Amino acid sequence: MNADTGVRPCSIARSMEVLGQRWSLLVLRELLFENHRFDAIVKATGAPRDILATRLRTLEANGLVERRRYQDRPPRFAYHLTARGWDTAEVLLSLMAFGDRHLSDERPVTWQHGQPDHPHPLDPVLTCRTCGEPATEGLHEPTGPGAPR
Amino acid sequence: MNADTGVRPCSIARSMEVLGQRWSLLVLRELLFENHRFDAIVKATGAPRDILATRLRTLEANGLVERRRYQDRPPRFAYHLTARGWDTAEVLLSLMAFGDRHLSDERPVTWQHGQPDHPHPLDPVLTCRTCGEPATEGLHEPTGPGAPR
DNA sequence: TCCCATGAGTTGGAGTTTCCAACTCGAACG
DNA sequence: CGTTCGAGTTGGAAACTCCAACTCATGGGA
Repeated sequence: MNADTGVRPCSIARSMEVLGQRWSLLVLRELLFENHRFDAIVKATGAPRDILATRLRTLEANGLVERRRYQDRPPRFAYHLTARGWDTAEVLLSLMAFGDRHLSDERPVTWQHGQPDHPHPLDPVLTCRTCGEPATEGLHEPTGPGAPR
Repeated sequence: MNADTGVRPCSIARSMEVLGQRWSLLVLRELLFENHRFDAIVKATGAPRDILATRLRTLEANGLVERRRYQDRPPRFAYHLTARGWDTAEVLLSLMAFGDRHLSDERPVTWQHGQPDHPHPLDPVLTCRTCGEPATEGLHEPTGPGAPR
């Protein structure tokens, strides 16, 4: 706990400060889909143009997104994921898997996975790198400064 | 794409409607930490009491959370995760892993994983259930109604 | 008996964000 | 000359969030 406020110090809360504003994760989804242009992102997400502009600035300031000039006159820009931005893919795929399991009858998007010549549909599960078992099975009370009690 | 609006039909977007409001994921984190009481959740998250009340109603309406009367006079209630609510653990752990990797020097919470008598620290990675490889390596253009282009 | 504490909220009003439609700016196209 | 493209800005209204204070029922202590 945070000594004076009682608020738990937490990586989830820190992530949410960057990713938790409205439209941020859908913007990252579009960039993952190789949709790099402002207008295309507006169309595919439905985000208001002004909000999208400020979200892209925030994502850039946090090093998740890079703004690249792809043409000089008139100046035109496109947005690309940085390595850190790519690293949000796990979060996005987990959200997708949750939505697929509980919020949708059909599966609107199926990612392909594996060698380019032998792809199969991606079926994402969070596992433990140490033992290889699913993370949510055999999960116990955490320890550390942000832990309960 | 959604025929008339151009907005992509998407499980990520659907998940965000339920999980994406401010404080929702931190509330689920507390319930995962076995923090079931209203006042305790207020303290640990820092959420305003009125917002917490409406978030709990929304989570309950979406079947992620169950409101249980644990005392009759005066009536007192506690909140518990449903099976569907537990299923957000992958999203929370992915967010935690992202925050640990990029937003924090130390690791404020370490979950324990495995058999209760032989636990080890959980190190979460999203993998493909089909081939066992990390989901973000060898990820290709998706297919389906919500896919790009 | 009176006063305070506990726990799960609700209320009113101020402050902050988000939304929306319309506008800009420079260059190319017809 | 008028239109289109693409990446934004702008102003004002609507919605959401925050905060402090209040409620309501009961139990405990002086």
